[in-house]
This record gives sequence, structure tokens and C-alpha cells, in this order.
Amino acid sequence: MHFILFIFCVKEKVAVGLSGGVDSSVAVWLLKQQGYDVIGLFMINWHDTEGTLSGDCPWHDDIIFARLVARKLDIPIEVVDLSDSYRQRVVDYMFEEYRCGRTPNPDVLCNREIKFDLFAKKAFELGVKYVATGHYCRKETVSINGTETYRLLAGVDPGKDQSYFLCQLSQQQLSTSLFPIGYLYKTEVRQIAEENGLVTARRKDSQGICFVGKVDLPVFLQQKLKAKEGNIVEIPADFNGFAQNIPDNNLHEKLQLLSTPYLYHESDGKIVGKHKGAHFFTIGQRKGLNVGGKVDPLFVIGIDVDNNIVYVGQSDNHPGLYHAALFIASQDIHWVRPDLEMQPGDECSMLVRIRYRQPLQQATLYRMPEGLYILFDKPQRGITSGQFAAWYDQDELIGSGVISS
RNA sequence: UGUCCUAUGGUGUAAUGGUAGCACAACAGAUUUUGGUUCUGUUUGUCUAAGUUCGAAUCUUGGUGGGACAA
Repeated sequence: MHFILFIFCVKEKVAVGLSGGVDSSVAVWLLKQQGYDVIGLFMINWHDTEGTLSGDCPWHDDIIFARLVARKLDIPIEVVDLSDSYRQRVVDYMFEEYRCGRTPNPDVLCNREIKFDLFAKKAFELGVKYVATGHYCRKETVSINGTETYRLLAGVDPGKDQSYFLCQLSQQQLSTSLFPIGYLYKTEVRQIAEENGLVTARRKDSQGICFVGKVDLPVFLQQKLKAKEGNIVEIPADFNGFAQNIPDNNLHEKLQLLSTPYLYHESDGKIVGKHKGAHFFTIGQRKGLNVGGKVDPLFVIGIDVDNNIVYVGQSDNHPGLYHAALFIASQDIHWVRPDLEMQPGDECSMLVRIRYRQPLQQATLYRMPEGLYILFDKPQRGITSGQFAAWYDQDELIGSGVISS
């Protein structure tokens, strides 16, 4: 009898990715409250300071705070160095994407490849059952046709919901994940930290690329991508390429047309300035063009890395800035909920975002043999290849994919 | 060579002889676990020399630069 009781009372072991910030600190506190046996793991993924804005070692202060929190909450803490893998799986991917004229999202990759893969495996080696993080999102377990299915839900705090960054996680990855703070507002998290004397209570939220920090992107990229002078070409708002003839009777063709980037040629506009490399720019970008004297600001509406040309349009309502649809190639479609996977020919209505913190947009998804088309009710500004689109049903993240065009 | 027009921050432009302003750019801060966006703030200018005037970006003359026309 005593033996059985003992079994039931054994605490489940959880590893928490301690970052030295307030969110993961409070995650630990909550898990302890819930009776888990918690260990803290501090990840080091980046050592360089090249191109970093704050200069010094990005994790120097963080590890001190992580240790202080671990001591305060009386949990062991270990340090895991995954910097080699991080470089291979995240940073190299970044360079490669920029080189191709696309705009990667390193943090989405970091979660899929590092935190919820290699890092989790390290944690399992220590005998833990779950890996918890300080992400603002929720996990729900339901049974569908007898299979345990995990739902990835938005964080309760609409201003902090970070489900977007986890849009590439799989059911397997979710099965061992815990998100203790997803039911809290940021203010509540800070309050809990304050009330429990956690030194991280008032630390500023982290920004920039996870583990690397804020970087001057052109400088950072110049480690691998050479600067090369090229022309900045302004495309007028009445450029005839914007006036597409959209066939209403052929859906497939219509979707293809609406998701195809406008094709510009140097002769379609006027040279208004010089840049130092087209791959340092991204669609929708305003700053850094160094072209003044306009009535309205210029925004990047296209980049051509082969010919090293940056195309710009004047004012934030320039037609080149907007597209009604986007396309995701078949091999890039990911279902967080594989049981909801669409088959070629299927269509459904969903809520979609194409960047972190963007309010969800009403859209229709069309699964075609070659991939997935997302047709928005309202044209979207700055759809950028390389970024992730994530689709939701209410507050549940259903799937995601890299935008091809 | 002659005549005429013109010159204002980095760029484009305002200012009946009366505090040189706006936009864009740049920079800084805020927001933001990607890129980007957005918000707030800051810096920077009357081509030059003399003259008229209480007072000149503004009027006059010379110089310099740019443009147009004539030859």
C-alpha cells in the first residue's frame, strides 16, 4: 500500500529552458507550484559578436540571471552548448536564404530545430519527461478517433501570443512540451515574478534573433555575403504590370496570377539611387534606402538578386506593396494537426498571419496538386518569400509553410 | 562671345523686406524573441563678396556654379 502511494506521488521531471528572462523564470515557478520536479537548462547557442549591436557577449548577463533564479527557486541548473548545431541549422540557413533573395525567419527554425529538437533530446538524456519553455502559447490534449492529439493554441495575452514562432512544430514535439505561462498575461507574469522576489521581474523583454540578439543585418550578413553596388529603381504607381487581367472563370489560373510576384524590369522605372547589395533588403522595407527628396517615403517592392536591383515604390499604398494571394509549395506545407491535412482539390476558410503579431486575416486556403494557395479577403502588404504563413482555426494553429511567392 | 534664367539642410521644395518652415533621407529612443513595419524625438541650410535698409533668403552690383537661347 505504501509502495503504491509512493508511485503516485513521484513527481514528474520537467526541464525548463531558462533564458535569464522573466518568462522562463515564472515558468519554473509555476511548474514547481504544480508539483513537478524541475531542472533548469541554460542554452548557449552563439559566441560571436560580429554584427551584434550591443557589442558584448550576448548571454553573459543572461546566465547570471538564470543562475540567480535557479538558486532562488531551488532547482539545479545545467548549461547546454548547442552553438555548432545552431550555426548549421539556423545561421547557415539564414545566410543561404538571404543569398537567394529571400527573407528567412531564423526564430521559427530555431524552435523547430534547436529548442524542440536537439535541446529537448539533451533534456531527455537527463531523464525528464517534458520540456517546458516560456512561450506565450497553450497546449491542449484531445482524443480524436482514439488518438491523442495535441492542439497548439494562441497565448491568452493577445499582445504577446507567440504561437506563430512555434508554427513548424510537429505532434511529436508538442507531445513532450509544456507552456506554463500561456494562460497568463505579461503583466501577470511580471507580477508573479515580483511577488516571488525573482530578480528577472523587471528585465526588459528580449529582442532580435533568439540567442544572437539585435544585429545590424547588413553588417551581420556581410560575414558571408559580399557587398556589391547596384541600382535602386523606382516603379511608378501606374506601372502597367499592376493591371492584371484576372480570369474569373478559372480558379487555378486566378490563384496563380494573384500569387505571382510582379515582374519588374530596370526600364520600367527610374534609377533613383544606389544600394550596396540587393540581398540586404526585404519587401516592404523603408529604412536604409538612403534616397530622399520624395513627397512620400519609398518602400521596397521587389528585389532581384541576379541583376542586383532593388525596386521601390512611393508611399505605403503603392500597388506593388500588396498582393491578394500567396503560394506555398507542396513540400513546404506543414500541418501541426495532420488529421486536418487538406488534399488536392480541397478548400477551406481560415485565419492567417504572415508575420509575428499581425492580426489574423480572413482567408481561403486552396490545396492544389503543386501546393497551397492562400487567398486573402483583403490584399496583404509585404508578402515576402522565405517568411512563414501560419493558418489558424479560431485560436488554434493548424498549419504553416514557407511562402514561395 | 553675347543675352536671359537660376542658386535655400544630404535630397526635393516653402517663406507681401520682419522668428528660415515642410516632406523625404539620416541619426537616436520607444514598440517587437525573425526580417520588416509603426510611433516619438534630434541634427543639419539661405553659393560668395560688397552695398541699400532699423532690418535682406528676398532689393542692387561684382564674382562663382548650373541651365536656356543666340552665334
